[in-house]
Amino acid sequence: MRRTRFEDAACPIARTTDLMGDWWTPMVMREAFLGRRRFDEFQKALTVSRGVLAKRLSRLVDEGLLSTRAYEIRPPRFEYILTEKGRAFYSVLAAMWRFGEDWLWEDGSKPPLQLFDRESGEPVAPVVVNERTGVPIDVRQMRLGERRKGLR
Amino acid sequence: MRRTRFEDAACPIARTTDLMGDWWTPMVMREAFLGRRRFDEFQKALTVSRGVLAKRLSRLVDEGLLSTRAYEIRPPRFEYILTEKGRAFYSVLAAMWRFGEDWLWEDGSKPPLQLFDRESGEPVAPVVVNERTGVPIDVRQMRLGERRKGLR
DNA sequence: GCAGTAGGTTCTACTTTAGAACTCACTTCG
DNA sequence: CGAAGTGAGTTCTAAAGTAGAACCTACTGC
Repeated sequence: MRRTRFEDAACPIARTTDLMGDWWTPMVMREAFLGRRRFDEFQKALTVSRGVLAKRLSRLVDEGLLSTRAYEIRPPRFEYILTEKGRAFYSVLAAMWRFGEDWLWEDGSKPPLQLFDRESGEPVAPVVVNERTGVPIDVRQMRLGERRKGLR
Repeated sequence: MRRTRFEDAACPIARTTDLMGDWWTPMVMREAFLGRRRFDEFQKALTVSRGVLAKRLSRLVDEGLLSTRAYEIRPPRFEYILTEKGRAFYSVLAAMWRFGEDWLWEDGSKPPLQLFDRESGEPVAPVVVNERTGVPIDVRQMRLGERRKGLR
């Protein structure tokens, strides 16, 4: 049967899952962040099937994370460029990066890659904090409730 | 064909994707964070098929995000409890929450639910920052490189 | 003793994914 | 100038994955 969709769920986690839950989608976004723009660049970097890649790219365009820009008229050729919404998605990947780095390399090893700040050259470790206080988020401190008006 | 696995990829994002990329998995974890522990609690909260739920729970146990605790011997009955690794995963969900809240509710509306700090009662907005500097992460500031030894 | 409950497992039908082959409109190479 | 190459897909088939319902097992409570 058709996979259950979460796009209209009341929960932001569910909606985000619906968007990124297609297999390969987070990797396509990762490559977009690394500067890939053309179909074959993505395809070679990911070794994903062309059929799946075409579907993923077109969904990401539909959802507004990527936009197309023609760089050639005949035959029509497009580049896939990150939109502002697409760039905002980076924070999700950064959180995934940190979790993977901390928990998915067993026996004390570390991934061969690392994030660096482009300006200072320093390594970057992403953390999820409470925007108001700057304190790292801990589940046990959280409660879910109905939205209250007038509070940001 | 079998879905391409990313569990051995060199990239932490890919490994995290492999873990959470099964349909329903992020929702199962969300419910775990909300305090669900028993099979039927999850099932009723999620209206997921029992077959899929059983698979997801057992994978999450295998991967060490959940652990089982017997609360009854005969017949054997288990609760699914978050491990430390499982709790760490919350930061990924928090980043997804924030992205969904900011970008997946069109026309200026907001989700009906909100996160609150359990102690202060204040609303919480998760942000992903650079741990070292506390500055929110911006893609354009990032570079990926080989890991350098001796730097944390 | 009989219905109900908790926690699964099994079954079938349908959807997604993977991988390869094919198309189309140029470009470049010999 | 014809032949091979390139970029960006589309189409095809087979194998996994997902959904929903039905079934099973071992109690519990009435």
